[in-house]
Amino acid sequence: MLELMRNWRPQPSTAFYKKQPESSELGRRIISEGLLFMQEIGFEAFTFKKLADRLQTTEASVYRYFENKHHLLLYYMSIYWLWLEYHLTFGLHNLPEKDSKLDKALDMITRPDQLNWALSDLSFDHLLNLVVTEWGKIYFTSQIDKEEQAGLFADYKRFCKRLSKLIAQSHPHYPYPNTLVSTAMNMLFVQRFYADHLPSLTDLTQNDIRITDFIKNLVNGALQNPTA
Amino acid sequence: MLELMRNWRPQPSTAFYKKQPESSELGRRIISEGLLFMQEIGFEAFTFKKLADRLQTTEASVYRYFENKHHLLLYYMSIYWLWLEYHLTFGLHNLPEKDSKLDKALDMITRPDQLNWALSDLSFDHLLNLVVTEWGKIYFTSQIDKEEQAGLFADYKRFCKRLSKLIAQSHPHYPYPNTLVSTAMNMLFVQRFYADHLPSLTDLTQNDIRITDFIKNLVNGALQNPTA
DNA sequence: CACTACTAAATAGTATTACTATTAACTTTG
DNA sequence: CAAAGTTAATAGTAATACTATTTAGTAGTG
Repeated sequence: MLELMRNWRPQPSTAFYKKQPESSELGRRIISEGLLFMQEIGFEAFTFKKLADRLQTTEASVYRYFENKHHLLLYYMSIYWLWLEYHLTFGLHNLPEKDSKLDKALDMITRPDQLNWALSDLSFDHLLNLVVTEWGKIYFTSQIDKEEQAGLFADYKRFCKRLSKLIAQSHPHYPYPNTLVSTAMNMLFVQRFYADHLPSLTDLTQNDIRITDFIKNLVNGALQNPTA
Repeated sequence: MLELMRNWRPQPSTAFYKKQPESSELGRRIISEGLLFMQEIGFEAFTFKKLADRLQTTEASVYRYFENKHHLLLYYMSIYWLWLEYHLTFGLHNLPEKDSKLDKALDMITRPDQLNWALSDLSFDHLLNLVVTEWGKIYFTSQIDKEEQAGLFADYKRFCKRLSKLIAQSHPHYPYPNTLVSTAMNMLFVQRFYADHLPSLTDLTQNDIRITDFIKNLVNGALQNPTA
């Protein structure tokens, strides 16, 4: 099983790209340099022109791989979800019955730095940073309905569904498992963002491990408290 | 006091505009038509050129009033917060001691349609719709630090601070009042957005009144449950 | 080895967008 | 009514996002 994990890589669906970036040298450089660069200057300032300059290639060549920069960002998001889901699968497998799967899952999603990351050319720190910073631009666009149709949110939705099923199993009478899960997932990104940029809106600091305590208190509190 | 409420209008700070839009006919039309239009076609598609065409004026004239479309959106957000805060003040004033101020506040923020709205030229439905849809574009941009400096988030921050003080008063030992409030406020917009666009991520439907139940369960559950 | 088929990437654009500088017209007021 | 101030129109520019077309290289087949 360790062997299995060593060789696994997240494979985002073909919906995200025009041409498989793993299939050529340029494609792989677009992915790895693009991550650093987008994270560095921010999604709005990031353009394919600037990336091409940095890669010593041309704008048009980058457009061969991705329809636009938004799809590239979605591609990174997909890697994040696939990675998290993969680790969750292994983390919850063979868990001693007495342990709460939900608690273990909350541990894992709040401490992603503890997941072992072995993608030689991608930095997990940068990926997490990008996800936190650009989160809002992905899931709250006017294009959302079209993108949802194209299956660009499938990874995120599948991940959430998985967690809400854990809740439905352990607390079958709680009426809002999906709402609770998506609230918690959003919270993760928003609070990390606030810690960095609007600290007066949160009690947490950067990389504050108390976020695990906060989310467990929030989720377990909601599940134990009676609803109307 | 009723008289007082009748004449009050939200007055966003001068930080949002270059020239006071209330001061001229064109300015007022920019505000009222702009709201309808931006809500109609979405923030990305919205441009000052298109708005100018609709108003039978020119792009440059619109730029006289607002530095860019982002500031116009922030202006609308400010109106929303000012209105909500104003009503909260009156709603919590003279509340029978036995009632929980926090519960009353949660009622008010989840049922904004019950606030009485008397801005003749602005539609509250459109404003709420805009806030829900464009929320992510405002509070999660790369410009955030500069905008925070300019005081463009002051209204939102003041509103949150007000709620977290309610919590700190009633539950002085709860360690995350600010985090809990900003999580709840974000949740409001995100869940409304999901109900419209990604329904599998929520158990709520459009304008679902159960959002009040959900938030009360969430907040009260967190406050009653022990933290680490 | 030559011909074809296909892949990869470069050149050279275009349309749109966000925004500015300057000037003209109209109002107010002393 | 003339000066000062207000309002809005004209006419731009620079950057951005994206496309169409062409050239170079590579692999497979008879």
